[in-house]
Amino acid sequence: MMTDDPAGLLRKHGIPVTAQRLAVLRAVSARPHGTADAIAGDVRAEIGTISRQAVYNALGMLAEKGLIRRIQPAGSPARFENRVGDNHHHLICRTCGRTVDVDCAVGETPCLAAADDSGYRIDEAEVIYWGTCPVCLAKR
Amino acid sequence: MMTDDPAGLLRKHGIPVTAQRLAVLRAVSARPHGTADAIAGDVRAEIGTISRQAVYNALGMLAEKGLIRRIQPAGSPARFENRVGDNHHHLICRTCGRTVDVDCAVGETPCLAAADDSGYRIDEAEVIYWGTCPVCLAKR
DNA sequence: ACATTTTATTGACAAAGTCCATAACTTGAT
DNA sequence: ATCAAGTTATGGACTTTGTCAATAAAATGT
Repeated sequence: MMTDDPAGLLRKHGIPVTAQRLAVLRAVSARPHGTADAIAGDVRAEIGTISRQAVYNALGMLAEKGLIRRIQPAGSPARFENRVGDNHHHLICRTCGRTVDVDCAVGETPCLAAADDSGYRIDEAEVIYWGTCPVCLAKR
Repeated sequence: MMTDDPAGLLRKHGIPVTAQRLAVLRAVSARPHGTADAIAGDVRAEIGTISRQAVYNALGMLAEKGLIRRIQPAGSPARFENRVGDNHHHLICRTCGRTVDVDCAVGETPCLAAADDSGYRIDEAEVIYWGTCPVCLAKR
């Protein structure tokens, strides 16, 4: 069958399956760009209770294994999304924090080549566009 | 004369001149990419004492008026620099946090044009290159 | 089903920043 | 210079976001 199999997905990445991790993974998928706190809320609505630490553990583990991605915009707690592996970026409203995905403007691996790498070994280029969202624009 | 005139610079931007703001501005210039805490330390070494709130106020005001720039890398407190207006980016070591400037790879205003702006009015494109610095590379 | 290893829970703790009331200072007008 | 009005700094409490550490519980392989 073709239903997504979250448990198998975890096992495939060598992550032991727990109810908490499954619920966190599902919550991140259902609410892209959610904060740890929001995700904890969603998880509690689904499985009743989960400790804050378990949420952080699960998010950290999933991010480390590449199943989800952590983004940490200025002035905001960390956010998480399940869209990974396609090098997309984010567009964030300075007023309300609304966050949307943006495909890369420059091409496949856009800015991954810095003009001068100063001897660093670069593994990721993170791009955040800051601005004002349509809703907040209309409110002015 | 051509000595930089910080007080005049502040007045030019409509910012009342205070000893705290001058010292903060000087500290940011002297120590690019410093955290609020480090800047507070530098300022105390120079003028004896300053409250945490005054440091945050000054940094916020200076950033708002465009005299300094605030950058907020994931997993690090906010950092400040006085190099503004040239759309440069940052290269940060995942291991030790060392931060260096990088000129934009793509040109003048590089990624400022997102592929799809989703109705947002974009005012800044922030690019952070993540990697490992030469020092940390050598230590492995 | 069992032993071992990993994970979850709970509560204390830490870092970074904000809020608020009072005191001090800046500025512009006298 | 001086003074009033508005702004800024100070000090302390507080909030948010996240981590640490010890114990309890659950997952995995045999």
